[in-house]
Amino acid sequence: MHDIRALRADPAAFDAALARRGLPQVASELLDLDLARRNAISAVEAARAAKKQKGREIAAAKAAGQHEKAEFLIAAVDAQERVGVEELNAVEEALQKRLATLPNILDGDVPDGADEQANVVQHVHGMPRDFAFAPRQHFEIGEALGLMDFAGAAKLAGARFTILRGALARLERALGQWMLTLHTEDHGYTEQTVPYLVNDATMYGTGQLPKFGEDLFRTTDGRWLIPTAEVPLTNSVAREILDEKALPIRLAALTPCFRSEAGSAGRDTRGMLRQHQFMKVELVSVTTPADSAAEHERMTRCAERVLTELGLAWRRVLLSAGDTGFGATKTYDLEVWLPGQQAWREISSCSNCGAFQARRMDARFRPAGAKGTEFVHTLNGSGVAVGRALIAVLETFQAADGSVEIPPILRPWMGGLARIAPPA
RNA sequence: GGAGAGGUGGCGGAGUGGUCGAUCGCGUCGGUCUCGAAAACCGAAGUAGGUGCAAGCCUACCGUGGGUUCGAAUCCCACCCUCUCCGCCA
Repeated sequence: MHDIRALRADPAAFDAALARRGLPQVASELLDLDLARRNAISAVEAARAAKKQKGREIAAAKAAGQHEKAEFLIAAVDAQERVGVEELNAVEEALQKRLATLPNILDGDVPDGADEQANVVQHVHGMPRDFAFAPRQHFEIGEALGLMDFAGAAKLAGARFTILRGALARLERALGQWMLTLHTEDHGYTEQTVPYLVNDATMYGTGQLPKFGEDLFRTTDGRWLIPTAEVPLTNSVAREILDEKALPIRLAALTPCFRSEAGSAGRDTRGMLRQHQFMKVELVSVTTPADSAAEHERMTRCAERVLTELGLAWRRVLLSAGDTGFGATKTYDLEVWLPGQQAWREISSCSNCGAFQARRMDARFRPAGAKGTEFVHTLNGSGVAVGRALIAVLETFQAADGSVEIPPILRPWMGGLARIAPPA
């Protein structure tokens, strides 16, 4: 959501900012709506003030026992307020609808470009391993181990689901537990368990609605399955006014994520790279505007540490204008090297949303020593996607014999297991 | 699922048709007093929107949305949420 006053102050800058995302100019249209809205407000408020005054006179007349005068005054009341309210509601709704579908203004650091081609690789950590054999993809490894079952999942639920068994199921659990513990014990995040089903207002707050409902699963009673824990974590401050000294708020959760993948038919159909359901550790920060840029760097480093400690090869990518998501001012993707696929694949995405979500949620704070309130800044990042981390571990630490070495950091979480061996 | 009670400012809690943005208490902030503190006393203080150079003025907000009325925190309807009891259940 945008600040209409900022747009009013500099409409050309607003249009220029949207142009970076390849969107047409809208400022003059919005300003027309805004003017109509403000005129309607003035008219309605004037009518209300007149009505209130008349009400006071009627009350005074009745109190004085002047019933005839009161009747006379009642007869003279007109209904112009009602007409004005209808006009106001119409124009207000039109403006809100228009504003709600416009993406966030990009940070100045974000490189121009229409798509991922223009993304900028900022940092590479670790070398893609050399293999003395042709590394296999994760689903080949998992199926050969007899611990990853796509046909079985399809029987239960259809495409884009996976059953993990035995050591692989344990590995998924170990990854999630270890990551969450790392962020809570070492990085200052507070663990949360949150609803996986949320209402319309919550989805609107973080920007999934009204525009991206088709990416979500809807329940029969009108709720939505969360596509990421960003949604419930971030909305925990909705409609709150926080003390500045309560900031930053750092929250973490390990949850399943549900995505309809409506637009990705035919993409990544093999394996568990793109599923309707996957586990993810999510990090969310709520900060002052002054602190959000530094918090974004910090959060990204927290996610990077996960990959480093697992011994994976990864790189940090600054997304270009065209690739940056709807609610973000700036996004870093972390990509991990998948030897089986011979490709870098996204495993984390860390975004600073500025005040965009805060305005939608009405999440504010009281600046210390100052009058009034300000919108907070919100950030979210995966720390990291558990399913994809599992894939990366399998492909990176596979051996020629089909076994997979467990990264040392995970072994305590695996009951000491050092290697997952294929069936004899 | 059934029956009942209730949702008012940071908290507690009045207020059942008229000048109520709302009595009062607690808490908070400022001051007086004090060597300092406590107590006591005095005072201040919601959020958002519109308008104005400004001082200010105006409007809205008593769970949410409708309705009745000249006028709604108060009456009516729907919904949401909380609590109690019963039933069911992990």
